[in-house]
Amino acid sequence: MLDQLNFRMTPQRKVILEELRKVNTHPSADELYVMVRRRLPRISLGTVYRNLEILTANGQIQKLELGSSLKRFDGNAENHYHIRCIRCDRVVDASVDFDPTLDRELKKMSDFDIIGYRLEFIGICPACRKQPPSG
Amino acid sequence: MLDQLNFRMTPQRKVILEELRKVNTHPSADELYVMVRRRLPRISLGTVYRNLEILTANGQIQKLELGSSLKRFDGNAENHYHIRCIRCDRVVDASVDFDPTLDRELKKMSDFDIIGYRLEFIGICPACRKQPPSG
DNA sequence: CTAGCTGCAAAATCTTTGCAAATGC
DNA sequence: GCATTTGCAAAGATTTTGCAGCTAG
Repeated sequence: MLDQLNFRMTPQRKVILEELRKVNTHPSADELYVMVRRRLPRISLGTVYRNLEILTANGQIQKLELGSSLKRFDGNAENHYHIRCIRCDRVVDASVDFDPTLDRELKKMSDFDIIGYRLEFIGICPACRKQPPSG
Repeated sequence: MLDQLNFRMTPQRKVILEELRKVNTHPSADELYVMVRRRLPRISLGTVYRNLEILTANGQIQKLELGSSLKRFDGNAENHYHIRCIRCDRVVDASVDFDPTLDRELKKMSDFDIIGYRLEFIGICPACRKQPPSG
């Protein structure tokens, strides 16, 4: 169903992809919906969700399922890590390289076939650090 | 609000904690609700959610926000990794030690104050491996 | 042409919350 | 006694889906 071999480039899909690649803010579906509506005022949120799934299945973007209640999307489909601010929930790319030693750890786990791992750093962003501690 | 200094040990909270510690299946709130109802048939799902938050804030259990749509809970509050089966969504404890080299990586990230990280392994569990590939 | 896509709206899923009554300490 | 907790039910937040009409290739 999501193996999407023939897949059509509709204006909606094109704009969604363009807008997502324009930013590095890792927007949620709803945030992207707002961005895309500037160019396509009649688009529906359902279309945004459907296209994000399809683009993810096609490896053109990635879906980030980080430790917050909603999913975020990243126009950069390359493997890289993210840091999430525990106060404001902002997500930025981490500048560390993908760590090869982790792969060695993976080998130690025997009874599962390990496909990969998901690593997310948690921290406090510069902006939030300057604020008086929440409240 | 969730700093829970005075906190009361109600029968509901006690049973929730006991049932969660009894298993290593990392149940969701709803799964735990079913388990707990065997002993407390009148308990409400809201109470289960509220207690899971409080127990998490108290460090007695941990909330797992892994890459699936719902949150799971772990009666073992110690730091450890998890492996999630990408087919059946089962979550098991990973037998690798918590990797200290990751802490070195953390240091390289400058502009955030890094608090920690969340690492989850993704794989296919033995049971699912034996099945014909999903469908 | 026609399989795939869209907008719309309703539904599904998971979680939180307001409230009045109950209760642990 | 009284702050905390409970059950209930309604609301909230996010995501998915059925459907009839539309459209890219």
